[in-house]
Amino acid sequence: MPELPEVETIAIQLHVSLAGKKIVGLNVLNPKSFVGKETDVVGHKIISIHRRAKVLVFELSNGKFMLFHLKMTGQLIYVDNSRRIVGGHADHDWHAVLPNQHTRIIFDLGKDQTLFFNDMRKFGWCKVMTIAEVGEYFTKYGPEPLPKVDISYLETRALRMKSSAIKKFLMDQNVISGIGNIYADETLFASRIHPKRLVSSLTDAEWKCIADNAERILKLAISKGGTTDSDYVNAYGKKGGMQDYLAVYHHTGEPCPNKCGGVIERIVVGGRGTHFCPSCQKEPS
DNA sequence: ATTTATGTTTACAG
DNA sequence: CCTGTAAACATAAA
Repeated sequence: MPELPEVETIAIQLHVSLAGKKIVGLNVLNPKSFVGKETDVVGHKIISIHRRAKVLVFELSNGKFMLFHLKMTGQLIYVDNSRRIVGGHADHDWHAVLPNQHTRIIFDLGKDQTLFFNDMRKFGWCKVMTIAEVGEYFTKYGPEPLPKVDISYLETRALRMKSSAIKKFLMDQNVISGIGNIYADETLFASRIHPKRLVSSLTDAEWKCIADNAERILKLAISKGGTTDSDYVNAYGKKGGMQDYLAVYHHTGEPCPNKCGGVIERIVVGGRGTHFCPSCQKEPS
């Protein structure tokens, strides 16, 4: 589930395995998944990998950058003789034989080392950009939620989007980068704020609460490796740890973890499935 | 056998 | 400027 903590985890883990390695071959199985020229990447080393928003940024030795957006179902899987390091959407491809029917791009790193880009629904992409294009691309994104977003920035921004539901606002990448459906629900539950509350109705204290909880939950998720799994080829069942800490996401029908007596409900906000406790998170009047 | 939901973002209609 | 919907696509669950 690639939101900020998952993409961060993938970036850290792939950096360790891939930094310094040269791309010796490229095989694009789905042309729409790769935007760029083969000569942009083949023959060049991977200098570093980092994250911005929900995007992975590979810096190459020729001064170009390779950006990956995993969207809903993208995965990056590194395989060598002894290890398999994976990140992204959690499905059986994590342990399946590679390449398979969902493999869209294969990067040959030589010496039996391979990086696979798998993406079941083909929404994700890999694009080669110059430094100028990278800068341009990210200008549209809002600030990172780590470290904590400035409260007055949020309030100023909310002034222009008065009638936006707070959940939609939190997931808007132009406002803040990296928060998706899961962490928006979790942040609002921890803040005891109903996801449909209009941003114009939020108090200073509530904005502070949101920024604090977003920071705390995202940090926790990163420390748990998000929902990303990293292990050896044969080791099934070793999941990233954040699932165990989710209070409301995909907990529809279960009792509220605050033991308030409420039951977690699922509604739709901004077109997305939304989970909350109707007792802890009061409906806007 | 159909319909519905899915972690994301963009384009477009109103 | 704003908001809501569909669409890019495949699969599992209902």
